[in-house]
Amino acid sequence: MKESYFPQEIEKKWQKVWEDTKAFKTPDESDKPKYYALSMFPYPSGKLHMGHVRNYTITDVIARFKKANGFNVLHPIGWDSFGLPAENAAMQHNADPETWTDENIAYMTKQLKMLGLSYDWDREVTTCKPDYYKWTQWLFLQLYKKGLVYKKEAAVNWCDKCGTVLANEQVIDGKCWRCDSVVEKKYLSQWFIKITDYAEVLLEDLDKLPGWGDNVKTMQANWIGKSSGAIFKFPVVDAPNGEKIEVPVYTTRPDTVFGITYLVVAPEYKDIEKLTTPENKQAVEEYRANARKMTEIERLSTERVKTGVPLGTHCKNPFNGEIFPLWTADYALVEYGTGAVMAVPTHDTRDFDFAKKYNLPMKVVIENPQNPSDCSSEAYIEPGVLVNSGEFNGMKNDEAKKSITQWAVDKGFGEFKTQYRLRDWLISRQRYWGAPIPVVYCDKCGIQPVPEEQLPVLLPKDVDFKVVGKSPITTSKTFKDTICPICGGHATRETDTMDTFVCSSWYYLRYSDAKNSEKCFDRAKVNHWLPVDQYVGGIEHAILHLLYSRFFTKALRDCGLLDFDEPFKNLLTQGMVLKDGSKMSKSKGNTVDPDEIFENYGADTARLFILSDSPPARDFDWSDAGVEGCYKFLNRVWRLISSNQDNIKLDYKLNFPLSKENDDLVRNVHISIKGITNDISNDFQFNTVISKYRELTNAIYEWQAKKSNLTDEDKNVLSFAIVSLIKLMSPVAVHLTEEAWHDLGGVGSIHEQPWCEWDENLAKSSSITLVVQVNGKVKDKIEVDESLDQEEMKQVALNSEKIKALTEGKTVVKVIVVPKKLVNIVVK
RNA sequence: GCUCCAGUGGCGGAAUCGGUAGACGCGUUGGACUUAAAAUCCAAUUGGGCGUAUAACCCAGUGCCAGUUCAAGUCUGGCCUGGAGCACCA
Repeated sequence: MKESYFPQEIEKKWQKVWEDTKAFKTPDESDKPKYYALSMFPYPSGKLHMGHVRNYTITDVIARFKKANGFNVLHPIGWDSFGLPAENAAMQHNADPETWTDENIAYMTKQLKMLGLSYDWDREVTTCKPDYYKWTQWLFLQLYKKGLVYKKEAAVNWCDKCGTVLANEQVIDGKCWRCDSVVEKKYLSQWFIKITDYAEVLLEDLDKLPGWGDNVKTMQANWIGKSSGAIFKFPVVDAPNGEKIEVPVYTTRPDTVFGITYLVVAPEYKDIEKLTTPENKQAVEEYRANARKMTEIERLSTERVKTGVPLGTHCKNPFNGEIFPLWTADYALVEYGTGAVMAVPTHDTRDFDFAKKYNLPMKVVIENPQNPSDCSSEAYIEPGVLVNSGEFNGMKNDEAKKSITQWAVDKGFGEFKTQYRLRDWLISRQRYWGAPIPVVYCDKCGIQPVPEEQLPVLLPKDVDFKVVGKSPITTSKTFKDTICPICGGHATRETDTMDTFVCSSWYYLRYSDAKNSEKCFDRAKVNHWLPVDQYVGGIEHAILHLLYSRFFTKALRDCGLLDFDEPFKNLLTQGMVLKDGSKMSKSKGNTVDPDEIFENYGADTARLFILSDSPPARDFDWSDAGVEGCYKFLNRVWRLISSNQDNIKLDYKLNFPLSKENDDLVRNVHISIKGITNDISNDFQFNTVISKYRELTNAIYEWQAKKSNLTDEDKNVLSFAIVSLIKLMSPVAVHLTEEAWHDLGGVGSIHEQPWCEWDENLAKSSSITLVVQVNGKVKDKIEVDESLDQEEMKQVALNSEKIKALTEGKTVVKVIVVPKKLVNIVVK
């Protein structure tokens, strides 16, 4: 072993050995229990960034720890490689998106290998390759057969810069999730996946996921947005032409129906024209035209004053016979509930604002105990007792919700209704670089799915990427025309491709059987490996990817393809990597290039540092000094091993009893093993794991400083300590420990060694510090033998000189003894 | 506005159950080694009483205010600040 630590040299050497020997290949068959550790797979953007380094290092350490603890570990990697950046690069450099993607994958693969990650490269998947997207298309067809895919004309989110529609989940604050452009509304016929069929079970099953953080679960629950209420139908009394129309309304406040003073329909409400009188027609038309023009941003602004216009018609309240006017206003949303709202200004803040502005009447129906008579200053939305509500007077409002709805059900104009905020998933994209939607349009037979045996529908090569205003795929001369699978006549192919989130919604399944060319995956294999035991990735996917994947798993279970219904048993959402307190970004110029770190310090330093400073779930502030510190520490460990090489034997034997100093070091090692094992097992607290590496290293150095000549016992103890340290550090400093293991004469790889075990009796110090408190404040600390019983501890404490001085002349009221820890003396 | 998370030295953070607050590191300061530097090693480092070395002691202290308890960073209630998510969702 060399005297100095040359990480670049040893890292290259071992990376080659691991690659040549396929050291991390995972067999499907094994006597060991399975463990599936997974990182969210990267988009091949060109280069790894520090967020990747953090993500993959965390998962890699988990995978290695589980492997050392006797599991058959699946730890795969792949590429989420469809998407717009490849197409943009193609446009700018006139390159083929595939070539651009392949080059990026090659470069990033090299970087991943330089990080020393323990992937089974034989299971690599790449979503843009036909051997993968064939199965994305096949799964689309299975969902189609199951009735979970449909096409409809709808108002959709349109990003002009990306030239494509977006799913609801991909609109953040009214802007595109990718490019931040303002999203517009367009009316288009598009493909949707019926995720709303699964709204209830996606919500309910969050309870089946104790291994997920509450933050992610509440975000998903909010997104699904379940509410319970009722639908009531209100008959229109004066519709033009004497038509008999009813307006159904969804409400979560059936208890306030006696307080309705007007009714609002959305500007886009389908029957709005039938509800408008000729006198009001012009004003209503103008209002609707205005609403259409407004951008998402304007519409969402909370500062906006509510506006609306009356339709001129009226409804009858079937609960009390009152007549009230109909209005249209854009605070009613056409896509939620029935698109119509019953307005109770006294008990809803929005209705209150609107009624104030337009001088509409108000009627109190729930009494505010603080202020029974007043309703003029603000809406009362707290619980209370019903008034002015006929036979329901005196009822508590939460009971009244049920009774009033039931009354309406009995009379035939109401029903109990559960409503969700979640919308169906729009998967059409007017882009080239995605999986083609496997559907054709026959002149005679209409929409026809492509037969499974014709898959994959390949992306055409003869396209013009510089085309503006339409998808490049439409410029192909060979793609569009085809024949109908039913009648054999002329048909045209769907030119939309699928949202890349479809590809990433099932990749974790494919790893179980990545090279299968006959099937999407083998049933036995997928059910063996899944669900993923530990999933690690960024919080930014809390809704998008994680919700879609949960849906896919449930839908495929219902298609009979899977035996489980949740894909990810445990989820770790890692924090962001920051520099100087803000997110690393090219525009801020505060990025750190992983290549430079590998070159200057080596991958082991990068791995150690990225885990050392913060717990995985928290944001991590990158500091150059911190990297330096980790590098110094690895040098310190290296020196400890290399300077002792002649004293260390792998077949050391400890003969008890040991001398006091040796006993202390042995205990220290056991304490470290226990602590490190527990810290990894409990929520992967790698920052404290690394503290403990340092503590143990310091303890060995301190022990050594007291020794001039080593006896046989000393050498055995030192060997035990150093070999344990190497094993404990092996999941993190993967190259250094491999080199050390090899140079000490170890057989095989350190990464094949079982994890260290500890002895509970030795994993504690030989004496304990008895803390003595007076009235709860620490006044003395006494080293005592741990065998003392409670009475003896009490006596030791009371006999302490310090305590005697403090308690003199006072009455001891009470003495509390915490075994092996503490005595608290309460005095007056 | 609603929901969730967080708040501990100069900084990152530590503290299974309520039981020694500040582990470990970064930074800073001083020292050793060296012609010098780097590297390495040693020491100090929450604030105040405290002013000169040393030793000791005392007081305060985990965002703020209350409470429970022999004992609160940890539990309860109310607030403040920051971050994230949702948002005219009836």
